Amino acid sequence: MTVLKKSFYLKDTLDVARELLGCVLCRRINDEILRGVIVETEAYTQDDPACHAYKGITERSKVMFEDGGISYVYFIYGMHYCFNTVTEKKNQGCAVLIRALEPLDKSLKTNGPSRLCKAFSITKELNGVDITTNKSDIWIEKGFKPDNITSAKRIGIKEGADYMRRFYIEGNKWVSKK
DNA sequence: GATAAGATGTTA
DNA sequence: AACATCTTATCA
Repeated sequence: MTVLKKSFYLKDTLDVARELLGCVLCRRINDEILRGVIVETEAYTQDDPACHAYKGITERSKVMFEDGGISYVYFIYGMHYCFNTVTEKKNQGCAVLIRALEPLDKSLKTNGPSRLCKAFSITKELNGVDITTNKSDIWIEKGFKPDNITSAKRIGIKEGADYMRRFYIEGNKWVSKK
């Protein structure tokens, strides 16, 4: 399988969010590799009030201002991690939240942004790592191109709630909500 | 230094 | 519908 190159991420965030559907998230744990097909994403751009980078560079959001092609992992609600891919060029402050996977190899619970992090052991340790090489402990490979992508309102936010920036594969049973 | 709220998931 | 439970951002 082909690892998605840096150039894949240096594009419009909404396009990356759509194109990530059908791609395969890979996570190395010791010598084992877990895989899951991305079936649900959300796009966050710097000009979006719901985006962590909306108010500029902070200790948490700083990795979003790096060049695309790295991970952004944050901790929320005192117990949950969420995994994002940074997009666009340096200083753009954009990212795509991975909300759900369809697990391969194993029967894992990966329908939801925090459940997939738990299932794949994604923690703060993976914040800011290069995801464009399979020498890292996490990366994304090219998958198939879904022909039935739907857009909808994002979940769990207040500001910018009306933006249609959630994308998922219509009918896939691993998508987080109905 | 203190405090309020949060891109959630589980349990009741 | 409540709760678990802690980081980040904001304000003093």
